[in-house]
Amino acid sequence: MARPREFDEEKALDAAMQVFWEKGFEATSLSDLTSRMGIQRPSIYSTFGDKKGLFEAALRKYTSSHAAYVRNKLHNNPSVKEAFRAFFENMVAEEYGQNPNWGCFCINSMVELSPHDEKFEILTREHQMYLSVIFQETIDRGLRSGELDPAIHAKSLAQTLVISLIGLTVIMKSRPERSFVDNSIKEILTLLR
Amino acid sequence: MARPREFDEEKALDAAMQVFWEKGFEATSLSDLTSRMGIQRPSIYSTFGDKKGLFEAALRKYTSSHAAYVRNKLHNNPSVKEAFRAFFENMVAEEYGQNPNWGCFCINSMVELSPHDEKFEILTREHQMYLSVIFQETIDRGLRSGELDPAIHAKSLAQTLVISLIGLTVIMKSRPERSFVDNSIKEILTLLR
DNA sequence: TAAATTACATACCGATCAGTACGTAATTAC
DNA sequence: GTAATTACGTACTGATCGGTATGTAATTTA
Repeated sequence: MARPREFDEEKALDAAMQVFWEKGFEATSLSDLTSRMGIQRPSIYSTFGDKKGLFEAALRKYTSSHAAYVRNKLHNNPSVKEAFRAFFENMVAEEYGQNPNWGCFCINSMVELSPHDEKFEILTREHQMYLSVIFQETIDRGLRSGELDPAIHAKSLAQTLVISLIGLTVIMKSRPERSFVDNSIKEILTLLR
Repeated sequence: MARPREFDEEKALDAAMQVFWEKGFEATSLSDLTSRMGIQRPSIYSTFGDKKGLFEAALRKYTSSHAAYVRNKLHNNPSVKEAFRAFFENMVAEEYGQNPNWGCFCINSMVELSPHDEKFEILTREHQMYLSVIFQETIDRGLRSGELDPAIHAKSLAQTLVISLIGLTVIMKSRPERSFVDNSIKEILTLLR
C-alpha cells in the first residue's frame, strides 16, 4: 500500500447507510452520497465498487448490527414474555418519539429491491431467518424454564413474531393512531401464553 | 370539448398502475409509462398533471379496487373463520404460484413514499384503516352468530390481522420457504378462537 | 533519491431524467 | 365555411443521472 486513505472507511460507510436507509436506493444520488460521506466520487468507486456495491455494504453493516441489537435485547431479560413485550413496545415508542427513525433498512430494501434483484432477495431473507432463529431461541428458553405453555410450537411462534414485527414496522410508516399498534401488540403477545 | 380523446383514460391509468406497482415510483421513468400506456408524454401531463399526479391516480384506483376485492372475499363466506383462512391462504398461493404478482401496491407505496410525502402517508393510512374496518365487520358477524368466542375484542383483533397481512405480504418479497408463511398463518388464525 | 504505487480532486462523459414548446390534426360552435 | 378549441406527435429543454479519465499529491520500496 502506497498512499494511505485519508478518510475513515467505516465512518463513510455509516454515513452511506444513513442516506440509503432514509431515502432508499433509487432516490439516493451519488451527489447525496458524496456530500454526506464527505468524500469524492472516485473514492466511493475505488472503495466500494459501484452504487449498488456501496448499498450492499451498507445493508450488510445494518443487518449485522441490527441482529446484534435484537439478540442483546432478548437475551438480557430473564423473563421471556417481558423481553418480547419490552422489545415491541420499545420499537413503537421510538417511532412515535420526538426523533422518529426511518423504520427498518432491511425491510425497506426487501420492498424496493428484493423482487428485482436476487442478491438482495437472499440477503434480506437471510436476515429475517436469522431474526426468527433469535426469537425461537428465546422462546425455547421460556419453554425450558417453564415460563411458557409447553403446548407452544417455538418455531411457528417465532416466525409469527417476525411477521408481526415486519407488519408493525411497515404500518408505522403511515403513522396510524398509536392505539392501533398498541392494541395489536397486546393481541400478538397473547400468543406467548 | 373540441377534439375528443383518442385513448381510453381508464385503460391508460390501468397500465400506469401496473408499471408503478411493479417498479415503484422512482424506478419508473416517463418512457416506461408512455410505452406501457400507449400514449405520448403530453397526453399524460394534460390528463394526470405530472408524474406524481399519475402515481396518485393509479394508487387510488388500486386501493378502491383492492378494498372491494377484500370486502367481497370476506363477506361472501358464511363462516368467518373459514373466510379469513381462505383469504390468507389464497394470498400465499397466488404469490407462490406460477405467476407471482408484485405484492401490494399500497404497501409498496407506504414504504417508498409515506415517510417523505404526507399526501401518501394519509392515503396509505386510510386504506389500512379501511381494511381494518372490513376485518372488524367480519369479526363482529362471527361474534353475533356465535361462531367466535365472545371474549374476542373485535377491533384489536382486526387491527392485528391487518398487521399480519402486511407482514406476510412483505416477507414474501424475499421468497422464504413456504412453510414459514404457512406456519404463521396457522398461528395467527388461532386468535380467531 | 528514484521508481512504483495508491489516493486525491477536478472536470468531464454519454445517457437519461421530468417536463414542455410548438406545429398539425380533428372536432365543435356559429 | 370560418373561428375557436382541444388533442396529438415530434422534438426539444436544462438538469441531473451514474460513472470515469486524467493529472497531481503522498507514501513505500529499494
